[in-house]
Amino acid sequence: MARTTGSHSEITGPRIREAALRLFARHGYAAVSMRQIATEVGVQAGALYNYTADKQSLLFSLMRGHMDELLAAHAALGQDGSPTARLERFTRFHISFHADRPQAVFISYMELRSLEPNNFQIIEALRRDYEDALESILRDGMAGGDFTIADPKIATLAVIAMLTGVNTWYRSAGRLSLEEVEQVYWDMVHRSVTE
Amino acid sequence: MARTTGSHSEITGPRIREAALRLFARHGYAAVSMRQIATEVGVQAGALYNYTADKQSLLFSLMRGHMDELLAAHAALGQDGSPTARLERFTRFHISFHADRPQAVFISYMELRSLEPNNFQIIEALRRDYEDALESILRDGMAGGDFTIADPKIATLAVIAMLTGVNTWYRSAGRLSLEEVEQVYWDMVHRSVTE
DNA sequence: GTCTATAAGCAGATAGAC
DNA sequence: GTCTATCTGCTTATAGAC
Repeated sequence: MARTTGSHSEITGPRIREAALRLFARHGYAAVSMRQIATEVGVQAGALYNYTADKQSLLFSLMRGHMDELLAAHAALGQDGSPTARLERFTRFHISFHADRPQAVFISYMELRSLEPNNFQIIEALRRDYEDALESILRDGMAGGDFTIADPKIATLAVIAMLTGVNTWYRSAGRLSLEEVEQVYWDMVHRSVTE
Repeated sequence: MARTTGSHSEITGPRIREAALRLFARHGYAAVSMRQIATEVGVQAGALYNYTADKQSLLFSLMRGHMDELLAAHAALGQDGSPTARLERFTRFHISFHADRPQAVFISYMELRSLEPNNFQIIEALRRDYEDALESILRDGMAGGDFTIADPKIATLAVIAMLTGVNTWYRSAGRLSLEEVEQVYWDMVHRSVTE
């Protein structure tokens, strides 16, 4: 296996995506060159263009893939139960899903400004879909008397910001297990929307 | 005043900082060139180096200045009153201080990874000082029975993440005044740390 | 599908004239 | 203090050989 040229399409594509994800998350999209990605993968820079039209498409594809996964996984949670049960499920899901893929999360929050306008709008719309799902839970809870919320739009953004913040400090080898982290945050979220 | 060369040291320095702040916030540190900053200011690129040793120093100076201002303004709040009063003061201060300088806030959160290791450690230490101030309030409130908090370290990070999130959507021309936003968040923060 | 070579241009930073 | 000119090296992306 010492050959340095030939056909590897089945593994090179995913390896490019993994390398780009890692490097973009660590150094930022603008700070990473196609040559760096190629070096990480073990090919020459020109070979990358067999898998992506250009650097921008590579970024967009990573972000799009992440948002699609997020929405699909969230949809699989279902809508059963009381607003309180649904909010707890959302809280625990958000924390664990985001903790599982810190690099994709980081890119999807930090590199919005690196997207061309068309691509930006697509990602923004997906992000809004996710926020709307939480807002629906909060509104249902308000209507049924489960929650007391002054402004459901703000509460939605406040809860998501609080939960996403876990990614800035959580490490699986840290003081608390993910289950404990979920419990602490669920307590705080629950109290913040009830009297 | 049609001259295009000469001495302008008293105004050029601040103008460079303002242009860099604006451009770094909008496009990111790595995506902005010294030539772009110079064009924005109305000088040639070489002239920038009369005011900054290099691009990295310019970024660090902006972030350092922001953190120093933040800590000085927070110190001026004082430590009077009950933990609840102090937490309310912190909440309102954090929101209004950050709403007043969205570009510096954005840079200080997004460009940490663009700092060289030495500079990163300095900014990180200042950020930790600020977090510690909030954690002290929470711990005092726990000790006195004002607050019920499972994990004060996590609660500190959760509250700061929630409050800083305001900057991602707040616009002074928006639906709510800053005072109303502060009130909504104070309600949520207060409830999240009390039973 | 990957390679090498290259096009065309921009990057950070400096030197020396004024 | 600002200018112009320049050094050196890197950038994205493409062309054509294998």
